[in-house]
Amino acid sequence: MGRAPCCDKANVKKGSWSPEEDAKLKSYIDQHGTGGNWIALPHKIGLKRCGKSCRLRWLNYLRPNIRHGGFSEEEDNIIFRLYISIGSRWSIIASQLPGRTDNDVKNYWNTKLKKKFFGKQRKETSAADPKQETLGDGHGNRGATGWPQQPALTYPIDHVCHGIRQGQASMRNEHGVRGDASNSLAMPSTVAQQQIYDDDPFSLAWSSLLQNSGAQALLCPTSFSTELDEILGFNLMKMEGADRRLVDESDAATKSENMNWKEVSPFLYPNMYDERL
DNA sequence: AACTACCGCAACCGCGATATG
DNA sequence: TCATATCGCGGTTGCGGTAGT
Repeated sequence: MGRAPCCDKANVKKGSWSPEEDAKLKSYIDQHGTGGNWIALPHKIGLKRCGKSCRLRWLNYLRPNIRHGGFSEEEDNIIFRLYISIGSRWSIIASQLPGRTDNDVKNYWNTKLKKKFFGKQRKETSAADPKQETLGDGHGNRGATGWPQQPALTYPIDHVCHGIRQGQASMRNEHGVRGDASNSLAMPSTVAQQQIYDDDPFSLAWSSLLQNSGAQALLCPTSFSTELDEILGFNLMKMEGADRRLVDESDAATKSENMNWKEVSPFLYPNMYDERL
């Protein structure tokens, strides 16, 4: 037997939200909160919307202090590093960016950051090497085979993996309980981050890479567009599979959608944790 | 000017995790 | 302990706007 639908789909409005619907929802939540039950909420306020839809609208658009667009270089950097470290855990990544939603970060990554870091290279690639064209899926993505070696990434991967191990060890030691974004620690200052870059060859390399419009040349010697996962042959999930101990002993890393800064920072600034070996 | 392709974003969908009775 | 309800997440889709032809 299949799962029961969360709402009566035949009697629910779909598609874009009208200003009136937004006003109703916002006004009600401002006055009463969500009441801890999104499913019941639309009925209470007379909205012909699914509870899930209301929740999404609130979280991604109506909630106070939401910022749309205008991602800074620093935010790009954080997103990039976290993506490499933990993969597409958008809620975790977004939790480190005040005012950003997971949906925003996800869209931003898919539409802009990927291109920024790896370029829109399909045409260039096929021009450079027509054979490469046959390896993709038609959307600029690579198949599993035929990916050239990425010597420039060897150190960063090792470094990040090490950072994750350290981070998870730290989680295991300090965060036996589920994380909570509301307890997130303050982000390091820009000055502190710069200090990290200054001291760490890995950070320096990435810092310059991120600022370098020719980054794709470094990452992709043959200028071929791809998903990060495919480039690295790596993401946290896969890594966890390779070393189950890490997962078993630090469930927080796999379950928590609200990792705090202390938990995430090892992924962003691994060298800070090297000292604690 | 008309058509097409592409892009960015908002919203939807399905499923696993968690809470509750 | 189990069944059910709800939450929250990541992936995907669809629409409107814009650029290119």
